[in-house]
Amino acid sequence: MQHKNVIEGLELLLRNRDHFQLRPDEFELLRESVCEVRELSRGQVAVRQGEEVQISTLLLQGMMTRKVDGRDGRRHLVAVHFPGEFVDLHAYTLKHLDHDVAALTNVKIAVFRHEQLMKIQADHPALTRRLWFSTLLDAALHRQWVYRLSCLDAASRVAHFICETNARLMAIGVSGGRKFGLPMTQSEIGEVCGLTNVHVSRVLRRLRDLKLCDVSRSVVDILDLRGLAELGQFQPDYLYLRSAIATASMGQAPGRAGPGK
Amino acid sequence: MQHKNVIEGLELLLRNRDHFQLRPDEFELLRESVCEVRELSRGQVAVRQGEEVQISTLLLQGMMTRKVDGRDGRRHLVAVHFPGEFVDLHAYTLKHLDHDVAALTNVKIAVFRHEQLMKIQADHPALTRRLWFSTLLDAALHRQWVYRLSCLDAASRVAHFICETNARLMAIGVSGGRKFGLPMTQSEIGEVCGLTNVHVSRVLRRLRDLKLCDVSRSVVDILDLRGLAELGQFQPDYLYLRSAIATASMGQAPGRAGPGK
DNA sequence: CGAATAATTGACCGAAATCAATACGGGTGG
DNA sequence: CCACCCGTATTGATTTCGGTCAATTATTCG
Repeated sequence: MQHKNVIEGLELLLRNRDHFQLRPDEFELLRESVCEVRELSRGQVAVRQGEEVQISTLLLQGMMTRKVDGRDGRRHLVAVHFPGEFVDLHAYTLKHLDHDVAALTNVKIAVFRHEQLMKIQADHPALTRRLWFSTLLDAALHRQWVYRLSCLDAASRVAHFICETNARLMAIGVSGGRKFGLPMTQSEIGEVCGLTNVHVSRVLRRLRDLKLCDVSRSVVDILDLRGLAELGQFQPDYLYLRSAIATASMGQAPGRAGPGK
Repeated sequence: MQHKNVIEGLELLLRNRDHFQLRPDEFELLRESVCEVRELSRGQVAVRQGEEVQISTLLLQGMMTRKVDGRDGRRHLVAVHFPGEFVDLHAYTLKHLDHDVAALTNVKIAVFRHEQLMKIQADHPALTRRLWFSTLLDAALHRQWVYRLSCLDAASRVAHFICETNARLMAIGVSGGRKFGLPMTQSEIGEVCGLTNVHVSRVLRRLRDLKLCDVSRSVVDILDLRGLAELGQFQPDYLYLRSAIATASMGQAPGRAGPGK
């Protein structure tokens, strides 16, 4: 049922973010504000760059991506989204987007009309702040992606991306911390990490040889989370997760601040 | 006078952004909400990564930057800010930042306490939306920086950065569209574009040889804006500027959509 | 089962990093 | 006012990482 999807998807919104999890009344208000549940199939474009939009979408099931493409055909995935994330809430204030939004898998999305969001914004400052927060989380992710491209080499970039994805999926209970499905081709991973598909293939083999992680047929199996995080220089602070989740996602025992030093 | 600085700085906030310029009453409200004007000297760090903050700062004069640094000493400038920009409004919802904020020149900043911003948010949804917009503008910039690092080669990255900076400075009346001061060393430009200082030097010489632009002793002189924008694949849409400013910043005559094609 | 898409592997190339030496320039103090 | 110095910029020689081109091999899916 559509209804059930909405509830499950909404429950994931801002999950495991201290101080920013939804209160029951806010949850209810959001649920009532959904105007439609829609399905898209893999590859379908939900919002085209530049077009005026009156709606924003929250991802309920599946994975979506946001991509920027240049005049010359080269393009880059600037974000990947998982269930419970407000994919293009940015459109609420920007009105039109500077990138495309597309489905990476078959997906279910909840649609919010901007007029509904304006009502929320007028009457519910605390909830508004949580929604604002979720867009700034995206910005923090963007910054880290900039860092990754600029400061890390190929293997580290991929390692970083895998650690990040693992941490985000842990937060919504999709990854247990070791293994998760990642329905992306090596070309798409390349478009995330600024590498060619060929080089992604080489890097993944190396990660396998190093016994750090095994990525094959759309499944990521992390063999040494600690080592992978080390290689990828991964520090999960920027995900603003509850500390238990954050430390677990680094391959450290939760409940302590990490080894002394 | 501090007072005068605040007014001048605030007048630049969201200048030349259609639908998002401040109304006079909003302007006044913001001006009253400033709790302090502070000066920082070049290199000083305003907010350190991770530290709890209760304030956000709007840049009145000078240039600031936001930097992410990795464990190994490599670091990247993830944003550069100009007068009239709300440098770390992100901290209002995030509470602590994932990066450092520092002064690139001697600067004057206006300080807003978060409790003041909460009051604004509670009572003034339209103004809140404009402020929200300004943070999403940062996110759009981030996305473009990701694209730049991933899809462009060294010369194009630098060209893109120069075009972007020129456009942003035009919007606030600091660049006439050809020439402006850019108080950054080549190492800092390198930290923006993901290049070494050595290679930045080579690229700048090439841009000079190509008669595209001349960067020396902190002054950028654009000789062929059209050509520079072409090389840098620069499309100013993501800056959400008023169309006249946007087209002018691409080296096209304002008032038309560009040459037929 | 077969076609199309995705992944792998090798040979070669090129853009930018690195290492290193030198020149410039602008501020300070003699 | 000049000389000195330190940070910045320039230029060259060499190396390296990842891209490109190309040929096979796996997978997936109709």
